[in-house]
Amino acid sequence: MDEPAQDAPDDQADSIDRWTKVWAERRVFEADGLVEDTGDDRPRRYIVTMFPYPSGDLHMGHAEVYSIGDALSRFSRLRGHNVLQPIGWDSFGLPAENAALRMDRDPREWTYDNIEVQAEGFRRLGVSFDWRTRLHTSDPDYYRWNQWLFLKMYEQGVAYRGEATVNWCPKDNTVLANEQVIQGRCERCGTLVEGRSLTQWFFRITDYAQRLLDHMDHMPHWPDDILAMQRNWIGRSEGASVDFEVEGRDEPLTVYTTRPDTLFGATFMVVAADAPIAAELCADEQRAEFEAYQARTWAASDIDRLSTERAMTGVPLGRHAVNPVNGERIPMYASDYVLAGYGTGAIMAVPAHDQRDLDFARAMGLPVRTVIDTGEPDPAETWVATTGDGTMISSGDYTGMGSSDGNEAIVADLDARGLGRAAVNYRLRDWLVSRQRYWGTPFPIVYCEACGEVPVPYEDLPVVLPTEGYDLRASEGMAPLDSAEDWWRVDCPRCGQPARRDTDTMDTFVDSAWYFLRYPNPDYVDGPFDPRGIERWLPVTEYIGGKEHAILHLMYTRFFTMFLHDEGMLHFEEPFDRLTNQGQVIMEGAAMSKSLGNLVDLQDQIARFGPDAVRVTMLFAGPPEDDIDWAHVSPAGSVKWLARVRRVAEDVGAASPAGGDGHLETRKGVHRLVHEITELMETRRLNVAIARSMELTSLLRKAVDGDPGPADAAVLEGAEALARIISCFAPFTAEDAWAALGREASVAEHGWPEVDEAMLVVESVTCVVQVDGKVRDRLDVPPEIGEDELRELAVASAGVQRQLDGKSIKRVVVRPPNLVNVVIG
RNA sequence: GCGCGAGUGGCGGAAUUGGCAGACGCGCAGGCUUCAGGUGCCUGUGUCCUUCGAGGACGUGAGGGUUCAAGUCCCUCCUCGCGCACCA
Repeated sequence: MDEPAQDAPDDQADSIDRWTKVWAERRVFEADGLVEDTGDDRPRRYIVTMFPYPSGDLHMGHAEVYSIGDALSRFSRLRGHNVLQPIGWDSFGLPAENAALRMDRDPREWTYDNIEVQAEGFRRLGVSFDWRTRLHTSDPDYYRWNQWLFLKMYEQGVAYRGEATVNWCPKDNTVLANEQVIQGRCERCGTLVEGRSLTQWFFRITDYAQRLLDHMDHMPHWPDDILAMQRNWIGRSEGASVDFEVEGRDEPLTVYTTRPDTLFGATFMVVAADAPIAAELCADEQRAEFEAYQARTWAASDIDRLSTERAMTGVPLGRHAVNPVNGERIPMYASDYVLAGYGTGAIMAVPAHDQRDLDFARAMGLPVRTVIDTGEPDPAETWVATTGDGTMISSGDYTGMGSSDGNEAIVADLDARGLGRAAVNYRLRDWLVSRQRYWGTPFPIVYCEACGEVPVPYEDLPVVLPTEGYDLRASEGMAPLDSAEDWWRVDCPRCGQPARRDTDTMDTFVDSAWYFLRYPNPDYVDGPFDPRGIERWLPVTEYIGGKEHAILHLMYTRFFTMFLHDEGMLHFEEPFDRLTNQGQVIMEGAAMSKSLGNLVDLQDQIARFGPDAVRVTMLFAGPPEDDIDWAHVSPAGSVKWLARVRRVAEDVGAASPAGGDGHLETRKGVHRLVHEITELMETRRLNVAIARSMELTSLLRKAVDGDPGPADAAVLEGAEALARIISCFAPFTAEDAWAALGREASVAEHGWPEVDEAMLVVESVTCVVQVDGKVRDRLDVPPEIGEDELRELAVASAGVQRQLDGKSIKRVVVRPPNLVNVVIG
């Protein structure tokens, strides 16, 4: 009975092999009816954890997120739901190419080797995936549907080709989406990003901006911070478009402003130096100066952008515009402080009421005219712009109006004259999907001299990546596929003349924008996803993953879902009912990294403590969304608890069980805890659920060692309940315990413990007796005690009498049966 | 600068319809078991006072307020974290 703890690594390995085999043989974790109706009427739950990128073996972060997803899946399954927990790999991407270059290997070898390593890692972690869903985005059978979806978007005008200044990473030799530029640097390699003009494929996500925004008002199960980040990213603002006539140009120049009330203070205009309009507007005598400035902007804009206190620079364009409200001629400038990609790439500058404009005016010696009285000192004297609302001054007929009335009046008048209109603007820009990489989905487009841009016919998909004849070391400005001449040289699908394939590949965020739709039938050949699977499982019940995908990935999935809904392919417009963001696993307050030398190796942790203890440690450390500092938690403590669970099960299993309901107090304790744990699991407070499971373990230990001893029906019931419960967190230990209790595998097939409501009834509760809000006594009272009776008992209690000391009672607040507060004042 | 979130023992964290602050665990201290222990078990552990009583004071970032009662609600402020950052 007093066997030492059996938690040596050898036993863990045995346990892992034994149970993973049993689970696979018995198909314990396969959902019932992936696409067919099998008559299973259990409610269905589709619990998806963001699929991994196969960068190597699984790391601590994977262990955390899959521990959470698996706990929720296993709990849901035990509660009688038909659960689908899928797995796949996000297996296209740049690291495979970098690794391939480094090791002189084929990127697919590196990728698929890593996938096998990770799959084995998941098996050893005991994650309850339904492996029939397994997909890899780098399989032609998967990415052909990227191409198919691209063609659908192309037909709808949602995919289009456009010339644009793009973010160019000179080290990775590729274009980056805005979202992949962090502080002016490449997200992957940290190199400073340059501007460059290329023709690229875009998805028109901006058409969906308002819808993306509107839906968020009705997404209660998404975290607030994620919603806020997405709103911020979409960046909606309300204002007006105002047309400025430009001398010597037929077309007026339209600017966007959120402050039409400041129009009388516009003393000059500025266009983005890197916008095409700047070059067009530039007068001949200014051209040399302008082009020098433009070149500087091109090369250095992002470096400068990083410095906070940088001098304002710009060049005059040698041209004037006319202010539509007062007919005033104002000079035009080009500067890098105006962004080409936002609004129209041109602004009206109101130096008095915008700090950037004021700084520019000061640098260029331009006039400052104050037109809003905010009660603050005059910007023309302080060089501090007054940016708030106020009363309009020096503004013609509008003088005396408040900012908001003035806004409306000016916009209405401009509108009537055809010179302006109310407008909404978004910060969100179209999604640039072209990448000059090899390891991605080829665009199904062919360029023909006669026919131009020609889509590859659906029946010719997939356009498969060449496996040879390409050079990853593409020279500057060339995509790797440009080197695969045998591959890109094709006949035009329309006219049959020699033509050339698009040699770019798709952003890998395209792959992950819809993968969760394909899981129910990853082998489906009649479309990107099986409508029967969609009908049965989608939308996703719960989506779990890191906050680093708060904007990009989640916005793209939402956009794809809306597009597919509009195409009549989906019956819903939002992909994920509930979103959970887990925190990071950190070390001594810092993110783990090779350079800091604080990397904790998952395999090493598993070898030392076992997969269950690692999982329990992750979940017990705190709420799922909090970061876990591995230096502050104790896997050894988890090992200890799991050994206690195992010993209790062994001790109970070794005793011959007695009949009947068993020891009443034990039974009540068990049912009270099971009841609590059930609620905690349902509200996802996994760390507290584990705390209560530890209490249940202690309760059983005491019962086994004292009254009523191990051979009691209530103790057996409790031990079985404990095994079922911990199968959510520590599946291997749970199976060992279940087996020790003499039960048939698998514990995961035996459901969640039932709670007998009768066991939750208590015959006495502790009533807190306060005097002036301070606890002075405690009374054991029947739960149904009446107010008057409780008041009397409380006032008569020793604690109250001691405080009373001759003073009179002002008032008694009675909240039966939990609390009495005697106010003596 | 704008937006979001958080401040509770030596540590991770419980307690969110206002009602016993510190559950559970780590760490630490003492004891028992053991040939031994980086094992197991038991006990204690917010701070301070104490006449050691089943006593008392204080205590959830700071200050104020509402209330019989505030970690929880309201106001002001401080600190930290995260996100976006020339968005006109």
